[in-house]
Amino acid sequence: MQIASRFGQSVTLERQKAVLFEPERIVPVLVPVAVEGPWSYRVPEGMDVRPGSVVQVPVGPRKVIGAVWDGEPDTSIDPKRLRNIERVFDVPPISDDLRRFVEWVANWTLAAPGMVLRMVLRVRDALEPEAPVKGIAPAGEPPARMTLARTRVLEIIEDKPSGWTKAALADAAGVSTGVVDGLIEHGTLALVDLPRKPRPALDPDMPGPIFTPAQGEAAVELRAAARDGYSVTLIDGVTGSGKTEVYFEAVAEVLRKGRQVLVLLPEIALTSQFLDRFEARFGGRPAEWHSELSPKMRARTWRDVAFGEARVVVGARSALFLPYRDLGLIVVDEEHDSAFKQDDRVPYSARDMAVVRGHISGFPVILSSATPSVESRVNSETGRYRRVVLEERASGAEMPRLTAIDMRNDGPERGRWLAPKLVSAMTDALEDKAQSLLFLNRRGYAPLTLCRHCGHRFQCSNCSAWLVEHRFRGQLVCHHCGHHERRPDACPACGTADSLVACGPGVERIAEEVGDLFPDARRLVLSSDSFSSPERMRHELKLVEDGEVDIVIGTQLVAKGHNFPLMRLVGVVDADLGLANGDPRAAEKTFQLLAQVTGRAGRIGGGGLGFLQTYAPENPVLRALLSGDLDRFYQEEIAARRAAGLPPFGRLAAIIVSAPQRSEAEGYARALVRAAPRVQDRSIVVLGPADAPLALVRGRHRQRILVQAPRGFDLQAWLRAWLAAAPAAKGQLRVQVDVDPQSFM
DNA sequence: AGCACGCCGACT
DNA sequence: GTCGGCGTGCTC
Repeated sequence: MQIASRFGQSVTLERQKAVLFEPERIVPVLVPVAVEGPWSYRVPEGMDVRPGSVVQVPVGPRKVIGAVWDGEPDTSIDPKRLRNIERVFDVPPISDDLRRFVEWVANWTLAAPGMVLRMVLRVRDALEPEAPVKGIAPAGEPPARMTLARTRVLEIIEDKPSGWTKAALADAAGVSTGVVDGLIEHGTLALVDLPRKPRPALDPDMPGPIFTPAQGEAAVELRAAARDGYSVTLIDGVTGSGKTEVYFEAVAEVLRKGRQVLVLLPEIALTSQFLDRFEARFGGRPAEWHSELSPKMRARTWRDVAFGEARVVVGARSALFLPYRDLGLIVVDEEHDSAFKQDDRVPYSARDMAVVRGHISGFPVILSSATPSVESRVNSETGRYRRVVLEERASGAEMPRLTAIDMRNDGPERGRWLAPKLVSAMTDALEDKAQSLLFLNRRGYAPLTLCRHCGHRFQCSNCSAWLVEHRFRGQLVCHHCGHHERRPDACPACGTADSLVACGPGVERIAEEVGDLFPDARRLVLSSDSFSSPERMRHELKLVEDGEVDIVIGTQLVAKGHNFPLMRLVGVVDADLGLANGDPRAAEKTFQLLAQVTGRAGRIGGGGLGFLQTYAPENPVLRALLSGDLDRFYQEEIAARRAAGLPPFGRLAAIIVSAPQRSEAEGYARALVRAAPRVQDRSIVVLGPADAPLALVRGRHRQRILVQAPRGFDLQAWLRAWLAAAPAAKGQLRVQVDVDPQSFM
């Protein structure tokens, strides 16, 4: 006789009897608590667990979800303190591979393993079977007293006897649900459990698109990789080269083997455009995983992934921690995107951890980007990754022609931000009924407001950053902490009325200028401020896609995830923005952003134009972009990184010191920098405190210190020891390790 | 006095 | 990560 469950955790009665006479069993359980390793729990009589079993255990007064872990339980603990496992959930145990992955990520990120496991088990609802939807089915004779309404209901259900919900049936018959209830009461109809609607079948053999010869070759390589075990392939192809359709061929190949596929996208790129393309290739939609999912959908998807019913998951970075039954491929699209990095709690890079997961489980990983990260480019050049290059747009259109506008000579008049050359090109585009995009990575109207009379500058009372004026809202907003106040009419310092001036442009101000220059053009601001909801955002993106807008003024939102087929002209209002901060990746990030945003021009039909307004046209990033030789940027950046020992030639960690006061955080950071061993032979170099990001998070100031170490040095071990030896720092230190884990495998 | 807040240690 | 205990400081 079997008791419980389909997952081999069943016990026969005979075995259960035997268990009664066995000595008590103590097992390690990883709990979602920030401690070094698993804790020990007793297994009650008759309960069968094994490594990976998902269990409920008590921690203090709480009940938490954890997983039985590997190895011997900690025996140093007083047996009297041991408590029982309360419950085993009827879901597949966490696989050996996923447990190893959790350990690996914990070790790499210096996070507690339980905190990493928490990312796997976060979906409490998924651990209980989903309650079936109640439906209506015929069950007996019609009642003696028939009415017109009852007849209609019975006619309809006779026509199609299954699959009705109460509301749908009543609606179809044009009656109220009370009529159906009445028929249930008479036994004519009955409530039954409806079978769950299955996931759409995905067909890997549907005819794909017609490939260019270059795409065809790339597809052959990817299919070959997909048939094999672990490898990493970088698809490096210009915007519009059809990378997605090419990696779909690898997805198809893995589907044919009956294994699961994960496609990771930056959150913002999870648009219906992508899902439509997927459906066109595979005849059905994939399972989705992102922050917008309802708890119910989240639970359903988690279970479908665990039971192997979801064949393809398209998701944001957290989809990496789902408990796949048989994962056979991960694709990381837009692999350079910083949205794959999680900064809080467990600080991980989903792109790098995808490679780790592939390595542990022995399946291929595909990275895709028009502007790959420097790390991935280096790894492909050293042969650690394979590289597939797509140099031409699939449509045959030429890449946009880029021109620098030197603002020192050709800039606009005072108080204006758009140079005459750019305005004239926009005029041409308007006349040709083509769309223009003005890109400025700065929300709001003006980044700084000051008093013309006394020089007072508006600062955030929490974090001392400048307050950004948002003129549409009539407010001054802190972009660090979200603090906002009404924009006053008089200066709060000297009391002078009408003395406040806005300094510098934001997208709202550019939109104002566009309104002055082109009063008849239909213009639209696209920034995270302009959408109250995701639906609103989709709606506005659609307007642009359909040509209902002539001029788009946008922040980095327009660089990512969404294609605008009618866009001909792109004007970068400030191409120098972002190049001059303390971030070691500033050049790379600016290069990627500008390449992506200018790549929006002329995707279909060609004839694209791009203008870069700059005060520093000799900057290497701009020179590479203007020459159209993107490789040039990589070669220069790689040489510079190699010389400086920065990733991927060395490793980087950020130590974040946080304190309630800014001065405190700074003082503490200085003390840490002094205390750190400054070893002249470069075994450790402390670069910081980095002057750049001084952010405020929930009332606490943060100061970032960058720590750099050459390849081969065990940065994790050093940091661990350092943190342990800094007791005064408790709660004030957080460490982010930001490096290329491939160097460890 | 009552309570809000922050710090700290325990949690198997 | 979460909770409870405890001290501080403030109060329609």
